[in-house]
Amino acid sequence: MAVRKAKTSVNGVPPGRSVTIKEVAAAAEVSLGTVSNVLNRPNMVSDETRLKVLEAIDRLGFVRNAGASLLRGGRARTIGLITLDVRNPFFTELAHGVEDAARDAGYLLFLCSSDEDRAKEKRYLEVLEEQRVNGVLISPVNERDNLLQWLRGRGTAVVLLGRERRDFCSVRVDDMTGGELAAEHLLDLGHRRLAFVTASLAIDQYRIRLAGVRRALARRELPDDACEVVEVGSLGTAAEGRAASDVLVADHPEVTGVVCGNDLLAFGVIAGLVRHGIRVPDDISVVGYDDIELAQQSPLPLTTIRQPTQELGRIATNLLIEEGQRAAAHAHQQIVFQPELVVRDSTKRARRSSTPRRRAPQR
Amino acid sequence: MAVRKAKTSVNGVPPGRSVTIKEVAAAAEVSLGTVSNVLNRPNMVSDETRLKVLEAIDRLGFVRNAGASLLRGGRARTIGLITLDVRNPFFTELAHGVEDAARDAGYLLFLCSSDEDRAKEKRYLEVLEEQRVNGVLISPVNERDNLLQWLRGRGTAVVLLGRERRDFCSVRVDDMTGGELAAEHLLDLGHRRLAFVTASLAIDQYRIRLAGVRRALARRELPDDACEVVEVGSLGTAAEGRAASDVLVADHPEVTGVVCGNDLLAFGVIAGLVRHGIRVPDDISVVGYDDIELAQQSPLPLTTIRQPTQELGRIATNLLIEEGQRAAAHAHQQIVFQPELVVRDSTKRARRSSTPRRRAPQR
DNA sequence: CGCGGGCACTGAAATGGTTCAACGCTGCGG
DNA sequence: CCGCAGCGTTGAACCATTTCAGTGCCCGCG
Repeated sequence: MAVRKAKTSVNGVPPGRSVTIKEVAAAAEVSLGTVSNVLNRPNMVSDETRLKVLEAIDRLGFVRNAGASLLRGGRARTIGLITLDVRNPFFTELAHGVEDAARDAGYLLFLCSSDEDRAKEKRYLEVLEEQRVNGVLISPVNERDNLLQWLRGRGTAVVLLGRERRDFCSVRVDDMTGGELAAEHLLDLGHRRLAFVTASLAIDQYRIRLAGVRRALARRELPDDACEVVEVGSLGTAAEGRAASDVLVADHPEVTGVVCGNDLLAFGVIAGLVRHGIRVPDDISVVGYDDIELAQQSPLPLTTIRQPTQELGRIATNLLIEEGQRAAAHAHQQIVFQPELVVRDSTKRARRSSTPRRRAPQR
Repeated sequence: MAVRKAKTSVNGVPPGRSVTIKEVAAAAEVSLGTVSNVLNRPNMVSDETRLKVLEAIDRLGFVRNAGASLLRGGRARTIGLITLDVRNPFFTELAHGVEDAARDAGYLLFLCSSDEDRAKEKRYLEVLEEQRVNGVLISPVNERDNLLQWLRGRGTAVVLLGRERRDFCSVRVDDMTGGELAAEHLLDLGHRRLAFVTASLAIDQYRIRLAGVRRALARRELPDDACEVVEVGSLGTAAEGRAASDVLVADHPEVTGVVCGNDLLAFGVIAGLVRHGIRVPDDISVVGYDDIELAQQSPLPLTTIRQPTQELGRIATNLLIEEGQRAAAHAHQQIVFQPELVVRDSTKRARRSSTPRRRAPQR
């Protein structure tokens, strides 16, 4: 009958156990230590021996067991990335930079998503520590958490993403300035009644962006309440932006300029406004934040605040790896990137101050 | 004296070496084996002893070394995900499903991006094998690759994403039907000259979607060249879609209906057409593929083909874990999801319903 | 009172690779 | 002819955990 020997490999190696360094040593007629040297310090071995060993490795199909190496040596060549939400394009772009830099340095990346849940975050930190990762890149749910110190106390490097803390390395973008740029742009265009659409203000990034908006208002001697705050959901998705548009239409008809906490929210807001019969940018101007790829290639190209997200991931990763290597003699760095206003088609000069917006509900 | 004990943890544990199971055993006045039992088979230990051990673990800050467990036991509780491009929202959504299912099952996820480069893919497979991952979820650059068999021959479970192969588990969406649905929708609306905008046709997904489009044409007895093929770049980004719009405008002015290989391409195409002064959907209708979140919440909501992407990731992960557990007695499954047409605002009835059908000029 | 069986616990062996002190060989200078 | 340095190689010790055959103990039964 058709009883397949499903798990016999091509070379006839039995499935359960894999080839060990010892077997390679026997096959190449050298000692254990020499094989290890070929693997780890190849130029300490004579050419002849090295070739013999490499040939044996190839022939037997030997693959080093990372767990065993880790056991003696110290740390695995892995790093963990803990994001708040994998689906957010910001983190995707970031993850891409991280993955890139990690691969170049020969590290493997654990992807984790805390979904802004402190318990999940804690669990992930524990499991990553079990794996003895070299380091952890994290956007902490709460940056004041002493879990991070615990982790570093155990010899795991830690780099903060988007948060800052004097006793840690961190890489972030100046959100205050970002918020300010966005608001200033709208004010320059003559808008006087603004709104800030944001995901949970419990998240620092959004809170600081809002503070930036207010700084721009203050600079023009406008009161804080010249800008309504619409806080929706917690993750900052397009669907939440859509919901925010309903609030804007219902409660704040006087608003003509909207700053959004991120680009997804902005797209959602625009889609929602359009469906309410409000034209963007003619009736309302909308500014996003992040400059995700689609911001540029959208039917309505988005005015937004650009941050070098991928670069940020790459730098953070290199910082992490460096911290892991230097260990003791390592000075913590706080790297701050400057954001940049990118003007596209979703913003426009205000028509006339205080022209009441007409409401033309549609479907 | 100001000598900082920089790396001494809160509990006074020295930094270099971490607490071992042996030290826990000593502190709790039990044997090694008992501690191990508390960790792995808690109900085999008396309540009294268990509490004593747990207390010691807590007090000393013990964290199990996964590498050492792996050494003796077998496989680590990790899986690898190899995507073609982390930035593509399709894979992001997929990764979210995977991460979710993996976490629920207590697995950690390695994120890898092959960027459609076979060498990178190979390197990743090797490194994942070094880590002795339980299994690998992969969108292979070339599904006929025998690297996959090599991997499984070594006892690593493998599940294919978006590709199918009889001797492997796979989870995919019926791309043929998807392409067909998209084209049929345009044909139903009276469009007679179509274009298919795609990333590299070397990638099965796109090739099959195109085949679906042609099947729809055939069903109406239209020739294959009623649909122009515009192949751009390789990843399928919005910027590439933008480039495709230039080709459409310059070389194929007769086209009124466009099917895109994915939603990003579609957004790029639309943005490009708009910039050329062509109105969507009035002059040209555009259909996307994937139904990413923004497809719905865009200024111009996109007609597209929906696939249950996150679900797909979740199912694939469960399948993988199951394969890893059953090992020998495991029947490979090919799971196929059906795509679904979602009509929104980027498509519209062709203006002149009786468009003169130019019968097949030359290619 | 003796015996068997079950339970909780013990500790040595095993896992696969790295490290390092020691060893043998060669060539060179004194 | 000896001593010595340097290179390539060796193999035992070590890493942290799991596993498993065994130990001691208690209890119930004959």
